[in-house]
Amino acid sequence: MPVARRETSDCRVIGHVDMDCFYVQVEQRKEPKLRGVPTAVVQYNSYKGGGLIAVSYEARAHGVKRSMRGDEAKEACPQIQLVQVPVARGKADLNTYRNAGSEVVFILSRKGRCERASIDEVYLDLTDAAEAMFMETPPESMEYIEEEVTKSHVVGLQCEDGNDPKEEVRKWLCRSDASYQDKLLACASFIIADLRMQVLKETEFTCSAGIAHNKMLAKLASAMNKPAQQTVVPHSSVAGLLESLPIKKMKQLGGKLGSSLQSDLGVNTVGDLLQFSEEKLQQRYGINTGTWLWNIARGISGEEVEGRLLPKSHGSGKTFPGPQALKTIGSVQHWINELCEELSERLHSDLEQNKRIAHTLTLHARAYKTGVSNSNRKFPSKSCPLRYGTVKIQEDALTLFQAALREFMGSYNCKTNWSENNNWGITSLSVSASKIVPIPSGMHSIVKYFGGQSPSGSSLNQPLDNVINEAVPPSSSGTENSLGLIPYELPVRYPEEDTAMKHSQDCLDQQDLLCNLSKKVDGLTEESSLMSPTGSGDKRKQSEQHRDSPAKKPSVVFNTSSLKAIEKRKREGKKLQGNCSITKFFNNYPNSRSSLEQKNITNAQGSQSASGSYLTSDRVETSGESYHDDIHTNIADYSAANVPHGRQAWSYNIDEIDPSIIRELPPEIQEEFQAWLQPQKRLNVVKRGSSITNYFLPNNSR
DNA sequence: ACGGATCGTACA
DNA sequence: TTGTACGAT
Repeated sequence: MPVARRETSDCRVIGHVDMDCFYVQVEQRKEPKLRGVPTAVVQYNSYKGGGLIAVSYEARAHGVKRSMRGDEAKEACPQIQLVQVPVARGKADLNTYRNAGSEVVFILSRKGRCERASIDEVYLDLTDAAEAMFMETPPESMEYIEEEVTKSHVVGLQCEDGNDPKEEVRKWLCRSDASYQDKLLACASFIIADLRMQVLKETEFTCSAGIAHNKMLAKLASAMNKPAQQTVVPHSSVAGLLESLPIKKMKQLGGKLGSSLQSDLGVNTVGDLLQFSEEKLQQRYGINTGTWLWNIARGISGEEVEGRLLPKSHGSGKTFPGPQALKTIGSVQHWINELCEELSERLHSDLEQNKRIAHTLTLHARAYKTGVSNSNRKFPSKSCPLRYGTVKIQEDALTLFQAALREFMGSYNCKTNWSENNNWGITSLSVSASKIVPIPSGMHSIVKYFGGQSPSGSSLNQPLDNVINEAVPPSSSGTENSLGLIPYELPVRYPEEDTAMKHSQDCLDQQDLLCNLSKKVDGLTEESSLMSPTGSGDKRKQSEQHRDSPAKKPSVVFNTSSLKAIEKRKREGKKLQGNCSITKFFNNYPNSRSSLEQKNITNAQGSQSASGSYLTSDRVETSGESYHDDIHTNIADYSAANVPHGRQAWSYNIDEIDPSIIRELPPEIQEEFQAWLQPQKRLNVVKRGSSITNYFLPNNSR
């Protein structure tokens, strides 16, 4: 439960942006024939036509709802188009939607602090931007107003019969006698409308938005007029809005707490909450939740927009309902391997693109037990330090599973053949990686070096598997890393280290080891630099790079495929500049394929083949008020600094490198090093080719 | 046979 | 810190 901070003033301007039926839009962009027709996205076709996870507004008009089965949807709307979620490794693969979400966040982060709330939702703190606009061009002084803004909705604004609602909205936005706070909200409405246009032009996605003086109200507002519209909540309208709002509509109150308020306190609307004293609510729901409830009843919410563009954890999971339940260790191991492979791939992408390392691996499962008395006991979740490398993650996850299963079965009769006996069944499995922290900037070169290769599974990534590798899962054999290397003194200093890496010793050890090996490996490349056209001429020191960018200037690195898609659409968008209405936008897109649409298909395929992530070097810097954290800022600045291609130059003497390090590696790893170096170069060359070359790159999916 | 796959937070 | 419960989409 979020804790409202009383000391925070409500003189802020917050926006909430919500993509409209996002997965559907992603599929419609890929297949423009689906535009304008009832469409839904389903996963798992086999059972009753699969489960719907996104429904277009045309389909909603026919009564189709999320959580329906594909068959039901067909029943309600026979002409509905059902698109399947991509499948990889026998499970749903949401990567295309994640990447599409990144495109949007990238654009929205231009105008202020930006928090990625979910794959398709973003909060923006527009206070500064709105104040700046007010100083420069206050709304009452504006002579021309873009049409899109006039289609905003203003909560509580009365529109008498016969009046043009657009004109009423324009008058409200430009009212000279409005309060300062409402004028800021008006400014933010202009800014958000502009951002939404940018999103549309550069991604072809529509979204809805809410503008208010805190997150809670902005979120509420963004859902009030969908799709492709925006809603602003003036200060004077807050009480009236909340008074009749059903309590369950409020974020965080859609579940048991909301039900309890209804049944135990007779609270049906947010307004009903006003009768209760803060003490009463605290006594009933605890100190924090009580205060939080008291505040939201008054439209008060002190939650800050966090300034975080990346997810805090990655997970991969699958359910095995009913008959599909897993009953042998072998089948469990198979699925754990699949899930871990996906997770590992995403961890490598995160490392390469965002310079972050995850530190905890967790395994969750659901299970049933037959026959025995306490048959519906919870299957415990287990976690351990995360070691990078697909195989390591797979092994550790299996170990975690076995520990949990032992606990689940009880320690008594598990002595015999507990593993292969049929009195248990696993109905869901998931693995996740959390505690993801940025790595010190001094480490970036090794990431760049290792990061450019294809992800999990292949032997190509084995070197990295063993580089970041110190922590040991429960009941594992030893504490030495698999290379048998002893970390020694770091060649460079990391000022951020104290703050960023003080969680646990194993973090530091990982950094040491990573640096240690990277140094050696770099020596190897240096010797074989004939093959490396990417040898960096950029010998600037870190301090010089920092001088280039202000300390508080945040920058973010995005995945290459997303960026390419954005840049491409941006160019195309220039041709459409004259059209400033979101609802009119798609009138430029006939149902048959235009040349633009054809390009989009190309883009989509390019993205897919690039998702394997051997395209590493194209990075883009974006700025705005973002990270509140110095470490983030430093890291981001560094990673976005001018490093055109290939690895970063090293700041220490090559002669100091001990060449014997390679011989210390296990023989098979040595071989993999060599095997790995070759395709690395080849891919880098291909990467710089045209998009046509890209088009023919081998697909990375299995 | 549960809307599934993922995320996030508060709390013990 | 780990593990659980809950909530959202």
